[in-house]
Amino acid sequence: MTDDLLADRDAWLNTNCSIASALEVVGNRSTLLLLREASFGTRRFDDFARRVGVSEPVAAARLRQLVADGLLERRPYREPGRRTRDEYHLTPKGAALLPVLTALRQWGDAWTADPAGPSVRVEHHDCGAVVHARLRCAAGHDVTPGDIDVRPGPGLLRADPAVAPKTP
Amino acid sequence: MTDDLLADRDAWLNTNCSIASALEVVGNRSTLLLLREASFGTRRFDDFARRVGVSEPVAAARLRQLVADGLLERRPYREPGRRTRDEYHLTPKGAALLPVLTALRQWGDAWTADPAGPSVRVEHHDCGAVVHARLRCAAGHDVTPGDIDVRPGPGLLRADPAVAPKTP
DNA sequence: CCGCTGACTTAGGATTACAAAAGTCAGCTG
DNA sequence: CAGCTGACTTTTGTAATCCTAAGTCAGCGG
Repeated sequence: MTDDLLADRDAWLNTNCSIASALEVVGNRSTLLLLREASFGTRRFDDFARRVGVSEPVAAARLRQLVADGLLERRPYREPGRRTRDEYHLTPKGAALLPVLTALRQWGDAWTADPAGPSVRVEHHDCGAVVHARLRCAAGHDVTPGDIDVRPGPGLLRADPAVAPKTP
Repeated sequence: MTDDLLADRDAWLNTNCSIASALEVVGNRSTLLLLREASFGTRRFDDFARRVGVSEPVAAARLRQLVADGLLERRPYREPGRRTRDEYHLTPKGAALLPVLTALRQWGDAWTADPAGPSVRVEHHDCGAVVHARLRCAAGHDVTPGDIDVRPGPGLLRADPAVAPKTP
C-alpha cells in the first residue's frame, strides 16, 4: 500500500505520534470497556464495575483517571429518599471516541467470528439502519485499506531538521 | 443518547461482546503500535522494534502472537548476498483494523493537542485528500455520536432466555 | 569452515494491572 | 443518632508487561 514513500521512515521520530498519545489515554482493556459502557448509557459506579466485569478498585482507579483526562465528568444526582451522589457522563472528548469503539466492534463482529452473530446492534436513531465506521477522504470518496498513502505531516519531528516539511 | 432502551442492560451478558473479543487480540499498546507500523509498510523485525520503541523480547512475543492470531503472516525474502529471512506482512484480517487505527489517530490529533499539528498525514491514493474514519449508517447517512440507539443483537446471550431476541 | 549479521531467546528484575476481601465514610431515613 | 447504602479505599497477593543485558542460532561470504 505504501512503499517508497516510507523509505526514510526512520527519520521520522515517533515521539509525536497521535496514535501513541491516544493510546496513552485509552490504551488498556478496561478503559475502553468502561467507555463502551458509558456510550451505552451506564452512569453509576457499581454498574460500571459489574457490567465491565472488573473489580471495584480497578473501576475506581480507571474512572478517576478518565475524569482527570476529561473523557468523563461527574455530575451530582439525587434519587428520592437517597443522598446526593455523582454519576459519570461522557464529555465531548469521550464521546469523540465512538468511532474507535465502533471500528473495534465492527472488526470483532467480522473477524472474531461468533456464529450466533453480534450481541449488540447499533442503529442510526433517525432511520434504524446499522451504524458502521468507514474510511472516507476529505473529497468524499470511500477509501479501502489498500488505497492509502502515508506522508509526513506538519507536526513531524525529524531526525534531520533540514528535511522537515515546511512549517511557515 | 440511549436511555430506556438500556434499562435492562444488566440482563445482557457481556461474555459475547465484540469489543471485548477484539480487545483480547489488540487490547494493548504495543500490539496496536506494531500494527500501525505494519500499515505504514514496516516489515522487518528490528525495524518494528526500533520504530515502535519496544524491546526485542517484547517485539518478538507480540509479533509471534499477531502471526498466531492471523493478523500478520511471515513471508520469506532474500536480499542479494544475504540469507533467506522472513518478513511480516499484514493479512486481510490485520488490514481490516485500519479503521481502528485511523479513528485512534484522528482522536489523538483532535484531543491530545500537539500544537505543531499531526506528524503523519494519511492521504487517499487516488486524490490526495486526507483520510478520516467516519460513522455512517447502512442507509448512507452520516451519523454523529448523539444519533445512536443501542439494541440487543442476534448473538446476545441473556440472563433470562425468555426475552432473548429471536434466533430462527 | 570461520566469522558476521539479522533475528531472535533467555535470564533477571522493575513496574503495572488486576482480583478478592475487608474496611471506610457520608448523609438520609427512621 | 443508629443503621443502611452506594461509592469508594486499603490490603494482600498474583499475573502480565516491560526493560536491559547477554546469549543463541542459521546460513551466506570469504
